[in-house]
Amino acid sequence: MPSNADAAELFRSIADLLDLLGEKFKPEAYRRAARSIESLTEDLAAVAARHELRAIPGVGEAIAEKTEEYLRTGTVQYYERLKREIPAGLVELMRLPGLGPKTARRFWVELGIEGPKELTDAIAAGRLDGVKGFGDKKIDQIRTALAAAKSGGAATRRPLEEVFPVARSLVNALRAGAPADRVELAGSFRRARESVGDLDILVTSKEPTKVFDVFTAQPEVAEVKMRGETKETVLLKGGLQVDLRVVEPDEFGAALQYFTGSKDHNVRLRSLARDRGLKVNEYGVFRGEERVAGATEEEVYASLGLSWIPPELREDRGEIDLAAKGKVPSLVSAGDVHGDLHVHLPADAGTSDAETVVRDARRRNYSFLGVVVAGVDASGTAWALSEELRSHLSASGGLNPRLYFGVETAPGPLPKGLDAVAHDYRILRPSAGTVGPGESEPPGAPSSVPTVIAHVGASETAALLRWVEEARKSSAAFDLGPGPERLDSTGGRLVREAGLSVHLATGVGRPPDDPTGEVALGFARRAGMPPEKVWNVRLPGALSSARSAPRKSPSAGSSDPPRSPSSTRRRSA
DNA sequence: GCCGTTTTCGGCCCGACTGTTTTCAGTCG
Repeated sequence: MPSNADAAELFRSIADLLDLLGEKFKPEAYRRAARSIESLTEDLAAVAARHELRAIPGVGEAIAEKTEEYLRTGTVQYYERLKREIPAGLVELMRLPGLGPKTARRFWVELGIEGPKELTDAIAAGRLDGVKGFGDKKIDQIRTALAAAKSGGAATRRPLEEVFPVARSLVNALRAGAPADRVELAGSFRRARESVGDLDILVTSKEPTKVFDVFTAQPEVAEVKMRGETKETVLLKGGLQVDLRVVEPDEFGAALQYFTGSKDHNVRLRSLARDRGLKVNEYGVFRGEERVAGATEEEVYASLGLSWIPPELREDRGEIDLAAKGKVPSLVSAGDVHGDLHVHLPADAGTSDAETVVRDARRRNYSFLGVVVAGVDASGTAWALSEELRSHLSASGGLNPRLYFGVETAPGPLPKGLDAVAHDYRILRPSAGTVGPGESEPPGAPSSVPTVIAHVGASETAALLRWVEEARKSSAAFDLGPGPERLDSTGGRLVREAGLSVHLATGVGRPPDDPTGEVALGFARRAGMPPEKVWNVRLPGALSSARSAPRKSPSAGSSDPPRSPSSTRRRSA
């Protein structure tokens, strides 16, 4: 059964071929459908089975039919026909930087060139010399692009956490060293997309040239690709592209909105503006010649009758309708995070020692910390770690943050002897990473112990769905944050739609430039998570209100975390 | 090809930049 990603790729391929045919609007229609399908929180086949394909934004009659054909037969005749009609090499030519569908098509129609190899030969043979539209510079540019493509330097999207450090460093450098009033990141970085293709930095300044000079002098910058009056594009040493734009202060909000995107969100916004006799561009919102908004994003949205929309939600998934009704959900924010329930210490699998973790937790003003021990034979380790951390706390001015203990365990009942230690909460860990049909059953999660389901990625929707079903029974939360072993925002969205909670990775105890916490928070916001569904904000009920009620072993009393005198007892059923 | 609490037809973002141009086409974001 083809995955959603397979279907999205198919429609993107169709779009590329239609581009080469010179189609004007169809390619974008197919790409929009592809984006939409990719961001679904369930399998396309399930949607198709309910006959609801056309409810997917951007999917109409024609694309719904092709989707059904694809699900049924594994291919689409329309696509097969296009492939027969258009040489595959043309798509490669079209993707070369500086070339597009028009030029690729001209090579094919006018010169019989069907791919990179033939184009390279044609240039070497001087066949492009004197052809209208191809001067020396253009030919040089194409030659360079062909060579670069051959050596495999294709630009790829990178994980958000990977670009975070360099993004922050560039912004800090501009804020410190350039004659700029405001410096902000826009684009998919600001929307906290899981991957970013490039960075967009927006600056207000009266001296663009000086800003560009400071920027270009940064050690990370390898090459200036382009510099105009208001815009500079550079490549960093790792190959990441960064666009820097300078705008006027009273245009800043409009520009920030515009360059934050997403494309689909902006398209929807502009059509809304058109309906109201307004025009939106990166300089402001206009009624005729008159500018009615532009200095701030709030004013841009307000001029269109909308409340401000958090960047992480700007994907045209219904957020504009919500903003029109003033019902944009309030999202968890940095100030809401008061703790972390998934901390490993070095004696276990952690990298930061107890002292560092405690210091960082206090710096962050955390009120609770959960230390986790992995493995089934870790009873002794758990005791040792709990004592270590507790002694650090008491030696450094009291028992704040409050401590909790957890055991990271494979699916199934807790091993004997550990129930005493793990009476507060536990982290479940599927041994094979995911549980799929035919594999071991999802865990019989305990009913009264707060459980975080960790080390489950979102790549297998079907497996995640089984975990969600299991989590429902016990109101467990899912670990969310960067990396393949946590849920990303799409998984988070699925969890939110199921009415369940998440636990955010915070990176507490990690070095100051570690992006884990910010990225996890971004993903959670992107998933539409309100603070009340995030366990880092407030402990789940069983921990916060029934901590003094031992469930299994009264002998564990001596290892209980410090109790608040005011905590109330709650007996679990 | 998709879409519509003003439309089932006629729209679909639009400006910066480059290169090849003498006023513009193509690409990019």
